[in-house]
Amino acid sequence: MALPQQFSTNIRVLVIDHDINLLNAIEKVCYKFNYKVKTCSKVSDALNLLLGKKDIFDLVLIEAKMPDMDSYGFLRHVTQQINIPVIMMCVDGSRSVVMKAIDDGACDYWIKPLTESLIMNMWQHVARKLWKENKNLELMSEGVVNTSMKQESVEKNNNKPESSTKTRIKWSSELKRKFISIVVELNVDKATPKKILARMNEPELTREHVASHLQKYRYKLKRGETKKQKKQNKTAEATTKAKISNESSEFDFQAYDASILHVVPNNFMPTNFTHQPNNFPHQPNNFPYQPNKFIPPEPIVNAVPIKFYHTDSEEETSSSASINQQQNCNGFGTNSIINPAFINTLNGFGFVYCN
DNA sequence: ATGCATATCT
DNA sequence: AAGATATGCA
Repeated sequence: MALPQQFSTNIRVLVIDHDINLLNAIEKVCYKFNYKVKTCSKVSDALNLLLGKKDIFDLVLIEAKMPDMDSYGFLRHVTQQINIPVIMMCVDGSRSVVMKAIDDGACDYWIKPLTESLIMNMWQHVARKLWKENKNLELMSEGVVNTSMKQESVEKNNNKPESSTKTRIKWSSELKRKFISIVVELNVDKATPKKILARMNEPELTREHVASHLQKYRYKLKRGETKKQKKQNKTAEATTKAKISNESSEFDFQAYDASILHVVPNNFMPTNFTHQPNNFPHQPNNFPYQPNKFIPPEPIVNAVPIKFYHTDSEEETSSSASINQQQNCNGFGTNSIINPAFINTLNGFGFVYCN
């Protein structure tokens, strides 16, 4: 029932946002908590990373409104096909938008401006996923003994000389990657076999091949959604039941899953960190990651609220000339800059950025 | 050309 | 037996 002993909070995070400044800010905070980070300003870049080597990221963080690709399509794909928890973030925190994100599989939704504690605690999503998987394993092993003796098949069984079969095509991970990136780019509903085939640029492939594969792909998506719906119905049912009977139910927790994640006592942090992902790609030169040295995050208690100024986006880069709105704020991520007069007071309170 | 159902293969 | 892929048809 517990988390695996080797669980590490040094998670590997992929962050996607068009705002370079925000990317930098998040990156810094991640370093502070010994998270491994890779940032992308384009969804397509992120997709390529995810479809490359497997098991590279534990968590994905993406801005809801990206210029180059539909974030929600990306969200659905990553959640259902790649099975990595995704957090969506946006200034728009309206109910419908948040709900859509959650409905599409987001494990959380962050309303900008962000706070450091959000990032500090995001490892919980990875932990929760692991916990669920462990639970499933336990349930399975409790059943039939023989089923647990499953052999882990390595993907390197390429010894087959496919000589005779001329029509049947093998969808290698390479091909799948290509296919998926195109479909996501095109939007699943708009993707059509012909279009996909054209972009695939694979002479071996026929339109029928692609059509068949597309059908399977959509089927899987659909199946994932119905599962999700059932789950939701169950939780809703249970919640109302609990309300009626005035009893607290385990489903209460699930129903508010996304909203209660941020409150965690620091002493809950796991103490074993044997997990050492050495194969992390694209490390920046100044990557400060130290696998054996874990620095527990500190609660933000000494943070002093600072004055925050919003500016027009066009003039954002020209220092603080165009201040048109002022408000108290202690977060980042809203294309804001800080009046230089206040920077000195920050004193190592490093999660705010300015131009 | 598509999408769906289902046959066929592994 | 189940999942992947091909084929038939509206």
